[in-house]
Amino acid sequence: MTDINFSGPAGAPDSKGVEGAGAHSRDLRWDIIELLFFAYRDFVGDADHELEAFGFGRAHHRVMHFVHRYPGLKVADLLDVLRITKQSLGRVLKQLLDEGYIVQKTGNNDRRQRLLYATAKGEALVGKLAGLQTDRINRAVADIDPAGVETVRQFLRAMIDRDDPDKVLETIFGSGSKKPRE
Amino acid sequence: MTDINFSGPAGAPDSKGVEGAGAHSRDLRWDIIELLFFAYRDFVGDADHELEAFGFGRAHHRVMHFVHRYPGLKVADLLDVLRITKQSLGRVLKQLLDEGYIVQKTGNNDRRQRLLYATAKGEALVGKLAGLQTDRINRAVADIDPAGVETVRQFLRAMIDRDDPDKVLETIFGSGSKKPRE
DNA sequence: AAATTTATGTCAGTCATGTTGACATATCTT
DNA sequence: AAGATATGTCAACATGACTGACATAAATTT
Repeated sequence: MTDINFSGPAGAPDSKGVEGAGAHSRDLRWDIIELLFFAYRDFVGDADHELEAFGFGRAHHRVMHFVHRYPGLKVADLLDVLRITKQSLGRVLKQLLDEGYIVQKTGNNDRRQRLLYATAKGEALVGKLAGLQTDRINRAVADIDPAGVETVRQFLRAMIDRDDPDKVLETIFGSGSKKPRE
Repeated sequence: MTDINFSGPAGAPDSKGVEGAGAHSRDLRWDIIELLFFAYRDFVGDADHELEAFGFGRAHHRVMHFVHRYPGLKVADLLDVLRITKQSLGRVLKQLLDEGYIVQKTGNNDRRQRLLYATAKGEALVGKLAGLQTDRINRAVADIDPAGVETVRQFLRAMIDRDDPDKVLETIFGSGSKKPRE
């Protein structure tokens, strides 16, 4: 008969969790873990809602995003970035090609390669989605000064694995350092 | 010998995209959009890897996390937080109950309710996963001073929708203000 | 030139996790 | 007693992952 209807037990989240903890509490960062969950949920939710109107899903968005941002991306590079199998990519890529959001061009150095480019139609879609997400980001940084925004960028960059970077990550972090320590 | 055509076209990402853009460029925040994608991918990747050993997926992790953090959570509240259907929750919750990671207790005010609690076994799992993610967060904030970390928290909080908050979000943001502005 | 490797595409089947719709049961509210 | 609410469950389906096998064209190696 524990009454507890939610209000009592946990209550307000603490920055460095301790709970009834005995030995190995280690100051887990529950608050940031949770904030990341909610922030990302709502962040991708912006795009998800709009994508429905096009009959597309998140997978299509991710492909469109990276093809737009890195024109001439090879299929193999895209597989590395998205970390999915070619069979999985194949389905969404085929749809995007068929419906004219992306075009392929044969590589000139290596004619086996299919370099990917967004069409005007594709640019429009990806721009619209980025606009929604940009609105949210702008709202979020409205009360943060430029140095603070740079701190946020630094945090996000430092959250990313840097061992075994794909081509896109090499571009984001100047391709010099592959060391996981900073 | 992949001779990387990749380098030419897009080149380094810019903080405020302009591209060949004509009219409506609006300073989209491509850089932060992309950093969020990679940061979250690697962040959840930590847990994903560990979960495989238990035969669980992300869905199980999310349930365990919130049940642990908010002991006595009602099934209905959990559905609100996760934003999934009861049928979808039912499957993973049943597994977690059957395998002894979570227990249910009948509400004493309302005996229809099933209040959820993590068992010691459940605490151990969720703590292990939070440990992995905490390690990543600690690495990420190692070069950021306390004020900067607070800025990161502020950013993440401000990224979250505050209209229509569920019970958990009401707890996170003191339940007073439902205004989307802070 | 022939053999092998690489880049890409595709068929077939499976799994995890989400969905809708319908319905059952216990319990609380009116 | 009747209705609403909290939960659970059955069945069917969609999306987006997965593995494994195989096909083709083009580059590379022998």
